[in-house]
Amino acid sequence: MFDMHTGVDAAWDSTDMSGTFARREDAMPAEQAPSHARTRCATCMMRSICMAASLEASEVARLDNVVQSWRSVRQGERLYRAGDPFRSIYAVRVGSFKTVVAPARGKETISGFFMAGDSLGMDGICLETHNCDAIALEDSVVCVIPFHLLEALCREIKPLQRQLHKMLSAEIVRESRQMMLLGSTSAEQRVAAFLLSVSARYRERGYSATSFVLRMTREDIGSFLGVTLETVSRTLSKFQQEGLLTVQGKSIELLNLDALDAR
Amino acid sequence: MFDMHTGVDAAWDSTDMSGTFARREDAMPAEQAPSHARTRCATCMMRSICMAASLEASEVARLDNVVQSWRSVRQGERLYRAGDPFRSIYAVRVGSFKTVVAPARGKETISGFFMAGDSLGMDGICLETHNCDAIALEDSVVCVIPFHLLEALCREIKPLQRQLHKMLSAEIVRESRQMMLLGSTSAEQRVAAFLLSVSARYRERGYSATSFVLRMTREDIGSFLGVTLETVSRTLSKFQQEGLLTVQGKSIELLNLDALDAR
DNA sequence: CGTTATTTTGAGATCCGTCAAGATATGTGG
DNA sequence: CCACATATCTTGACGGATCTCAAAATAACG
Repeated sequence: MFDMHTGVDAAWDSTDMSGTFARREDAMPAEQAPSHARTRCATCMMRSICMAASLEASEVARLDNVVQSWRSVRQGERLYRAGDPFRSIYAVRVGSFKTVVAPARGKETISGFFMAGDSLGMDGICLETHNCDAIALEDSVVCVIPFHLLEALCREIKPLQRQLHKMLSAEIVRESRQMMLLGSTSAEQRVAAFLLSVSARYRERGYSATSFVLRMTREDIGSFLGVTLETVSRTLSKFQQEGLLTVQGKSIELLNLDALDAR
Repeated sequence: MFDMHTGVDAAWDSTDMSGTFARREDAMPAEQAPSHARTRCATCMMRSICMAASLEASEVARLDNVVQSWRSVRQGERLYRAGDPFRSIYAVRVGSFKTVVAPARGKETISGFFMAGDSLGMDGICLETHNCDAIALEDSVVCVIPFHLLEALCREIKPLQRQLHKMLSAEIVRESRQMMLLGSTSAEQRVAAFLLSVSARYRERGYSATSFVLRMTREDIGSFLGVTLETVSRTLSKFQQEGLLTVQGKSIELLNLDALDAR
């Protein structure tokens, strides 16, 4: 059965970092670095769905100069917290995250899940302060993209500007879909939609769309979907009884995507 | 009691359009136009919460060249529809709108309400196609902002670029809040939060925060909040019985903001 | 291997949706 | 300006989907 760690390791090995997480400029001066080390975005497997999408090689190289560091975040640790000053956005290179919003009153809520290739932190731009916690669901690595540098480059490279705007807009559309899900569907429909969404995102990344491991708990899923963890569990059991899928703890095998979609 | 039309007319009268809705460049050549007509953003009452926020006078003037037309939309008419090609974003100058998302299956949902000073259509950037309908809740006027021109100007004016990014990010945060509301609060809390949100937006615009007219139906509110129109109605009645507010059809008077917030 | 976190499943309670009817508001044409 | 038609809103009664509480089973982890 597919394990997300496989994908993680593959992505990792595609780089030239050889197991070193933190990347320091002084350890790799431009003069000495081999050319493929100067085009790290160019060798990244997530290139096609990341910031570098639709850029030409020379432009990717300039973007590389902006992405000056990586950061590794261990499972359960926070990439940033609500209230932290906003300085950078982050592209998930390896692993996955959840974002948690804690309102003044009321219980905290999962506002999103992010896997390799997704971008995090764009909520911080408007108030120059992050407004949620980003927590690693497994040991992860992100590209750190200082926002003022990215903005400067966007003023020079039109396709990059367009790409940033599309990413921001895509986040708006994604959340608007989630709002609709939360506002007008049954628990069964929410769980089905969630599984299909995860499935589609694995497919986009070249992994199996029918067989995967969920990195988050039932409680996380419930919080994200606006139902209780018991309802998530019961719904998965029901889907299994109906032959729509096989569930074994966090391992999921989807047996009938169309039937799930029909919910 | 406060009537939104009062505000509408005030905003309208602050312009030099003298009742002419459609604005045509040929009717007002730069040479003949008085200087205050060349700085239409500069005289707009919504300037401080719109695209022009934090710009200097000379920059506002350049933005004005991008905002080449207005468009009037009668109550119930659509500013754009889901599937329309995306070309412009819109700033509400007069009136108000709702946006409606119609999923492949399932019933359509109100995804947002927009009043004077708010911007619409940013959801269209990512797929270059609008993904919802924008419907006028009353006779309204919007500034049409061709997006490719705005992008070009953002590459030249750093504060404008920053402002656009903040607006996009603010939309993300707004929707993320709405997701939390839909996912983890009771019907009462949703209605209370909705009223407080409307109240705050009127206050921002210089109107009464405690006395206003809702431009949308109970059904619209219910759809936006993920509850039925009956639940909205019952909740308003209950709040009235408890002395938190007075409700007379669409006219609302909030009597105890703190108690509403405590829900 | 023991401890803790997570998941499953059940039973009862409740919030809210559904259906229905009447009341009020809005708009239209004479 | 009135009368009618239509849209919107209010209120009630009932049922059901989902929550809450509880306990046992399974998995994760040091």
